[in-house]
Amino acid sequence: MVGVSLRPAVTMAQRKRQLVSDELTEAALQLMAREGFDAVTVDAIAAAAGVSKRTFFRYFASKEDVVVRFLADMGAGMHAELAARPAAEPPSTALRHAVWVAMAACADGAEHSGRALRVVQLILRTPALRARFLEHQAQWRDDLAVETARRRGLDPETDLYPRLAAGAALVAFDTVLRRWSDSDGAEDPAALTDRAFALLAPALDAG
Amino acid sequence: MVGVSLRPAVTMAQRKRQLVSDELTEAALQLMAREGFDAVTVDAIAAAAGVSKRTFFRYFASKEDVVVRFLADMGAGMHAELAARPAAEPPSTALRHAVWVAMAACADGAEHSGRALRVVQLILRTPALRARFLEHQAQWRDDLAVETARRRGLDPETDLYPRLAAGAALVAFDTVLRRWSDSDGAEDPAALTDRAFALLAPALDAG
DNA sequence: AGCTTCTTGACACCTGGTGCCATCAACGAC
DNA sequence: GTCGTTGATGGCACCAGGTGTCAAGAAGCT
Repeated sequence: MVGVSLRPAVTMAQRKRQLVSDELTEAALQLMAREGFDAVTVDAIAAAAGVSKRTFFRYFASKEDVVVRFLADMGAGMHAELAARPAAEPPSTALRHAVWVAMAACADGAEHSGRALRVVQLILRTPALRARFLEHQAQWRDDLAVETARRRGLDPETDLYPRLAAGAALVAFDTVLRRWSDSDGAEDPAALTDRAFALLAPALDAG
Repeated sequence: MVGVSLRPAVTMAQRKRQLVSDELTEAALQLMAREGFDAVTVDAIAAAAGVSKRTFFRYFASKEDVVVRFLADMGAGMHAELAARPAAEPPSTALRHAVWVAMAACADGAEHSGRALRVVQLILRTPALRARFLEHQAQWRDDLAVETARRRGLDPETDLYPRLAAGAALVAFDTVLRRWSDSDGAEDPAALTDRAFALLAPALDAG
């Protein structure tokens, strides 16, 4: 065994923090998968993780948050991918790649654990969680809209195109995600995404 | 004045029920417009309407409900309009008319009172209300999707088109509504709706 | 008048969520 | 090794949304 560094990059407290966060998440997902989101109280989650209710809320802003955290990065990933696509690329292609970043995050996580699939199904089937998910989507849409406007040199305040294009892309994402969830992961996300964007392309690339 | 019928179509209790509901709604909107959604407690609304908190929850399922009720009919209206459009009409036209039913409900209410506009602005600017609004939209999307599938003779379980088309129509609705709200009702909803559907038509009518 | 039905207010209760404070372990300086 | 600081924790009181229950009262019917 090699020795640990004298001045560890991550301190003891930071590692413990990560540990507690993981245990809380694990406990929450396990309980919710078994009894449903509403039937599981925060007290029960905290107890299962061996901490107090008060501590739970120091890690997660709400009971929904512990589930919806999984989606946090997807928005940033999509936005970054869109910004990185070549400017000459047609909008339908650029947006398809952006959406695929988010879908791939789900599909990859599902490959080796099925965890992502279960989380997505939990979200889509629980009204409170679906509402949070839709709020995230609305935010992503704003972000994709400003980026699309920038790419096309349009003014998002006067042109309808940026918001419509971003919205259409997220409708594709939502539709594909739902199909993937309803089929228990059987359908191929990549193929579904391609089909969805093929249908939307005439509008995205017009003008 | 003509006499009232001996066996009134609406009983005393029913009229009082409507009265209490109206007073609750009025009190809620007035307080929320002044102090914001979160700052107004259900107790305060009930007190302003002269009833108890318990009674409030006998009329509305939640604090959000008292505001979002305004949107309840729009979904049914859109669905009915879509079902009533001639079968030969291109999808973009049929969906545009369906969406216009919902937009018109907002625009008309705004003409003579400005009430609809204020409610829409309150909804779009309050996260909790916007989430509920998005949930309604998700439901409308399901309804429009099955109706679109029926019109085109498609299977909503295998074809992506119905859900994508319905989603695109609602993206148009959402975009127009937001523009209308952000401009304080200055922009013409009808013109915006036409522009939005003109952009989406190439995808909606393809194939 | 007497009976039924609907509505209401009051009360207790559960749960999500926050502010506050005392406590204890980890870390650094001497 | 000791001391002070920092950060995480737990417990507690508290607020607000929401529900079950029950007794009381008004409206309507016979």
